[in-house]
Amino acid sequence: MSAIPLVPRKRGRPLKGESASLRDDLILTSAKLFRTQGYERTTVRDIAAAVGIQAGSWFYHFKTKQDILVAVMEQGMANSLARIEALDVDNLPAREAFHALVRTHLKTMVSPDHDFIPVLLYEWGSLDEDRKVTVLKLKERYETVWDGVIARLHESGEWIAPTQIDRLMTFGALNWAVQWYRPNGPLNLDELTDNAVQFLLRSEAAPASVTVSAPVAKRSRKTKTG
Amino acid sequence: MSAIPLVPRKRGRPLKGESASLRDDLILTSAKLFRTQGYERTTVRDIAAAVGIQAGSWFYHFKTKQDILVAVMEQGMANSLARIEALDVDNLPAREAFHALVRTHLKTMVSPDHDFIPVLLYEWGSLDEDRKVTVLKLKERYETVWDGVIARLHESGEWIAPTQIDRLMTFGALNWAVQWYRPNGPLNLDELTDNAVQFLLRSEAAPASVTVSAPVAKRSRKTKTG
DNA sequence: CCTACCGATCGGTAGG
DNA sequence: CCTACCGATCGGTAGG
Repeated sequence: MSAIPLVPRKRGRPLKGESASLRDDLILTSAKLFRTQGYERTTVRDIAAAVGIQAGSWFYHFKTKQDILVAVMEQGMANSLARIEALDVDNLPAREAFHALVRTHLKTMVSPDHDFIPVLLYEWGSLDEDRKVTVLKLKERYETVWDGVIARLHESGEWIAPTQIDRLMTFGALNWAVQWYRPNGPLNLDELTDNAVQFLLRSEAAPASVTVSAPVAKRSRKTKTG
Repeated sequence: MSAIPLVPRKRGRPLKGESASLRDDLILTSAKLFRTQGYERTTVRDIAAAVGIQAGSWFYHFKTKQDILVAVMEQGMANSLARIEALDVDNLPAREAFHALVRTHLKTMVSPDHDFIPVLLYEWGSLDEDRKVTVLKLKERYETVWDGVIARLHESGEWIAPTQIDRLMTFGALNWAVQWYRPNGPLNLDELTDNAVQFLLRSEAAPASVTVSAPVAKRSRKTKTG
């Protein structure tokens, strides 16, 4: 109401440990809101409120709503890329390399607090055309890593005749997990990974600790056409 | 301006052959707009204009914007279900049955003028919770058909140890095609189907007419992390 | 199915 | 980072 602007912002959601910059906080919060509500349904006021500032103040940090959407996507993609490049996949046997890629990919997608990539995947259409370029470059580097490992799997005979379409299908299978996987459900990340790898590679070796198996239940929990 | 309501509506986009009811036209047009622009970015005015009526008149046919969204999803799911049940999958050998399912699934998703399922898949979050129920019931019937065929593939030894997760991954791989497949691109529907089936079943038999192969190109055309 | 219109919301700005 | 506020848009309604 009255003007007492010197009070430091009190956010509803304090960051654990080092409190990041407000800017980082805004990006993180936006990612979460964009994921759960969608970009269009999330208002600048929502973000501001969630972070504990006034709506008008928001525009001090970002010029437009699109700016924070790119920020989310870029940061998400940059982090994923960094994580996957850190695997140093070239020094692993093809199959282990693939397993590591799948695990990392699923992890960045599916963990709570990792809202960036889901936003990237499902709000891509909300991003203005000219802003897509930067993100696309990062994506290409990301895909290159996968292509390399798949090529090696092909050489070792573990992936018969991979086509361009195979990688697309692979990503599809994995990305879909966003729709149905629940972090606190019956499957943990490692089990999910084992299942995915087995599905994608159709190896003889059955995944280690899968209790969920059974020859296809009549129905699983409610999910989207999946 | 003045009240001359007897003039039949002149739409910008005439339907070919039998002109369907305005209501059907509205649903069809909404589906297309929802797919290309997203639900939230599509205004009631957009739909009205595309169909050649006034914004206010729109509400004569549908009470709320949500009403037309469910209509799109229900009709899409009902049609898909009908198509897939028409395959009479029980009277086909497991593998052929699976092939038919995949083809039909891809077709309803990927053909131009089949915007319903993409809307269902990618605007699910925009649908009010209480409206989801009807659509979910249709989905379950749809999934049951798949489960049956997968179970038979398991029996015939063509699908090793299918888990609940396998069907989810399968749908993921197929549904992702919405993101990258272009009807007028290098792959036609049959080639796409062959590729998908081979990917999903990892058979010895290579798909018939795949020119796109080659041991994983360094990059395909620009797509989303896929 | 049209006209006229409203109430609310929303992205964004000015000025401090 | 706040206050105050605007211009536009949007879903929806009234009344015919």
